Parts: sequence; structure tokens; C-alpha cells
Amino acid sequence: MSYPVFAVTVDLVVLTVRDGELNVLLVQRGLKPHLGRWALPGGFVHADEDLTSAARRELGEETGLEGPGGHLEQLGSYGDPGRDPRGRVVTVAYLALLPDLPTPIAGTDAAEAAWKPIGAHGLAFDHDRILADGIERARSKLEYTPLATAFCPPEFTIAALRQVYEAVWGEKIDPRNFHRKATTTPGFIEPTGRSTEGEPGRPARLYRRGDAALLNPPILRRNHDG
Amino acid sequence: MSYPVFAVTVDLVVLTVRDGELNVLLVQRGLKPHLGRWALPGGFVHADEDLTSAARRELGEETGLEGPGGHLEQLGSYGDPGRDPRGRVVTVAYLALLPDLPTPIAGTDAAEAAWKPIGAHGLAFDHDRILADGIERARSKLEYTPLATAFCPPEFTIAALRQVYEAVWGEKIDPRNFHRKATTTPGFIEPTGRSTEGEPGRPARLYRRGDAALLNPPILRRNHDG
DNA sequence: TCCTTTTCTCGTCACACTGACGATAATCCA
DNA sequence: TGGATTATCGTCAGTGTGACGAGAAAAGGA
Repeated sequence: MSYPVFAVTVDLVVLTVRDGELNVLLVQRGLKPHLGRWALPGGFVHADEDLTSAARRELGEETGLEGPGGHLEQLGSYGDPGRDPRGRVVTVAYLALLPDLPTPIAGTDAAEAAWKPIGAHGLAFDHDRILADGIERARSKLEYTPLATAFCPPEFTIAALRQVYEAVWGEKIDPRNFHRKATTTPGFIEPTGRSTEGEPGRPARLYRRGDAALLNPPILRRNHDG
Repeated sequence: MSYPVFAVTVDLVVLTVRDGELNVLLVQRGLKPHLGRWALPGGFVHADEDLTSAARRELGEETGLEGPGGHLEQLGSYGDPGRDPRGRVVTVAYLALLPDLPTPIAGTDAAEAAWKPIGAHGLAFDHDRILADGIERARSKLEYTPLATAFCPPEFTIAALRQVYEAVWGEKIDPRNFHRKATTTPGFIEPTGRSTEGEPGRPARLYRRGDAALLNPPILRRNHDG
């Protein structure tokens, strides 16, 4: 039996919230093709490596951290002929949601790595589309899952959680209604008993993520026809 | 630059509703490996072929029909080393939802093709897991999208639409509440003006799918902790 | 024809959830 | 000490939903 030969890569859409804004991890390519252009971090899947393991390895190489917290899931595969001038390359994209981390480190084949606000970048390959798909997946998952906590450190305030929603969705949310929603949705968050100190305003109680896999009822965006 | 070499296949989770039961299209393998075992239909991606095009081609070869109606979307990729004894094979799984069709035709490399009720099959490769993922995707999508109409012919009654939900979710739904929900959710279905004839009971109005991409508000299952 | 059965369609009611917003509590800072 | 700031709790009207009653419109049998 004969069949076409492919190369397989993983590419990562790594999202975090910095200063109330949704950011994506990009690398400046240090190799051809698209040398010097910004792209999603990624690389070839090794010969005896699981797809998810490859994604985790790349994530560790690019961020230097895969510690507790955070979230990694498969986003989808992209394999148009001609998407990579080197030949027939199928990429399996993964979506990672991380709490705000120190500055990323450049990988071996990247000249530079940096957090960038989401928006119009002219990324290499078909990475603009992959990024758009990842953002839409994140926006959607915040509605039905407790994944917003993946953007937060292990202990967080309800206000910090609300700011995650506001950053990812790009819309303001009433703090009082969100507080009620977060505290009454079963399994979403659990109180730790501790509170913040030294911050302006009334101290806020600290929570950790709950054990629910789905939010019931969900937290729905106002208007999204997409 | 050197990197590992892969083969890429597409596999299809083709679902339909027959006699009030959710069915999946399976083929009996006519080639090694796993000769004689049931498996999801699929095949290798051609040298100059888009992933989605490959999925559509395989769907046409297996069902003999890709006419109007129905739905096809990418489900996910599976690439564990060792999932295929022939070597390193990554498969891109697609989910297809179709109205009840005539008996499928066996493809070139399949001994037989048949609709089977979903349940415990000992499928070839990792197809049991892919099938489970596809079913869960379908169940979830029925909540937030008008995709239940993909299981129906171009014109259908509200009762037929409700039976799709009941078959996919495996739970009974109150006909009166579902009727209210289906008729008041904007963009879900549109009346055609026609009605059924010759069936027992009061004639039912016929509808066609609306133009909404998302159901707002969604139609939520009762209890699903998954 | 008349009655029963079947299924569709419309209504009602209580309850839960949500958005809008007021009010109070608890801290920091000048 | 007083003002600014933020967190937390309450209230209330509007909306959506589950449970259920009841009428409408056909087929089929006595």
C-alpha cells in the first residue's frame, strides 16, 4: 500500500490576561520560511511522541513553565496543501490558557518570544486563522465551563475572575451580578477562608477553583451571533 | 531539516436517527490490519487534497450521497504512536450528521457497510474512543446550535425534531414545552405553510431550518456532569 | 354517523434565573 | 477624620422553564 507522506507539527495558541487585556504568546521566526515574521509557537512532532505530549513539550520550551494551573486542549487540525512551502505539513493546533506569567523565553528556533494583545497581526502560515479559532474557542468555553479559573493563580478574588471574563469577551460585566453568579453556581469556585491584604478598597475573599467540569447554569454572553 | 514522516487519514463519525434511535455508520474492514472488524469509515488523505475535501470525498464514497442537508465538521485528531500497526498514522476525525438515508454502500476497501445503534462495539484501532467523542460532540452541539435540523429532511415536523433530541440525548422531552421552545427561539425553524397528511392524529405543520447559527437561548439537557 | 384514539397546538401557573440598581461594609489614603 | 475605593448583600421587575390542563384536528372502528 502506498500513500502520501506528511510532516506533522503542533502549534500553540497560548492565551493569558495581562493588565485587563487578552494576550497571545507569539514568537518571531528564526528560520525559513517566513523568517522574521511573527507566528504561533510550535514545532514538529517527534518520531515516538503523542500529539498531546508534543504540545506540552512545546509549551514548556516556550514558556519555561507548565506548572499547576492552566489548561491545554486540542483546538483542531489544519492541513491545506500549500499552507507550508516546505511540503505537505499538517499541523495540530492546541489551545493553552495560562495565568499571567513572567516574560516568556525564546525557544531554540525562535529569535524572540513575547506576549502580544490579540488583534490584527500578519502572522506566518495560516496562523491568523488558527489564532482566531482559538480565541473563539476560549470565548465560548468561558460560557459553559469553569475554565476562566485557568487564567487565574491558585487563589484569586471574584473581581479577578470577573476581569478575566471582561478581557476575553471584551465587554463590561456588572460586578454585583457577577458576584452572585460566581458564588451561587455549584462547583465553580470554593472559598479558601483567606482575604486580600494591602489593596485599595475593602478586602476581597480569596477563592480557589471548584470541582465542576461544566457550569450549570452557564454564564452567557449578551450578544454573539457567530 | 529532517523530521519524522507520517501518514494522514480521515475517519468519519457519521450519525443519523433511525426508528427513534441514534445510529452510526460502520464498515467491516476488508483489508489488514484488523481485517473483518468493524471500524469507522475513512481512508488516506490524497497528496494534493484538503483535509475537509478528503472527509467529504470519503463521505460520498461511503454513503453515496452528500446532497443538501446534513452537516460535516472536524472532530479532532488522534495520533498516538502505536495506534496503527502499519506505522505512524495521524487521523483527523470528522463528525457528520445526516438525515435518515437509504442503506449505505460499501466502499472499495470495506467488505460491508451498515447502520448500527450506538453502544459497545469493539471497533478497530482507537475508533471506540473517536466514536465516543463524536457522540458527545453531537449531544453538546444540539444544546447550543440548530444542528438537530441536520438530522431531518428539508421539511419536518416539530415532533420529528423533538425525536431527534430524544434519540441523541436518550431522554424524553415534554412535547408541549418543546413545541413552545422550537417555535419561539428566533432563527431555529421557519414555517413552510404546509402540513402533514395521512398520518394518524392531528396534522402537523411542516417547518424548514432557520438561518440562526446559534440557539439563543440554548436548549439545555437536564443533567449532564460530563 | 358517532365515538374513541391519537397527536398537535395553545394556555396557565409557579419557580428559578437575570439584569438593573440601591445600600452597606471594610479597607486605604490624604 | 473624612473621602475614595472596592467588596458584598438585597430588592425588584422581566424572562425563560418545567409541569400540566385543555381544546383542535385528523384517522379508524362500531
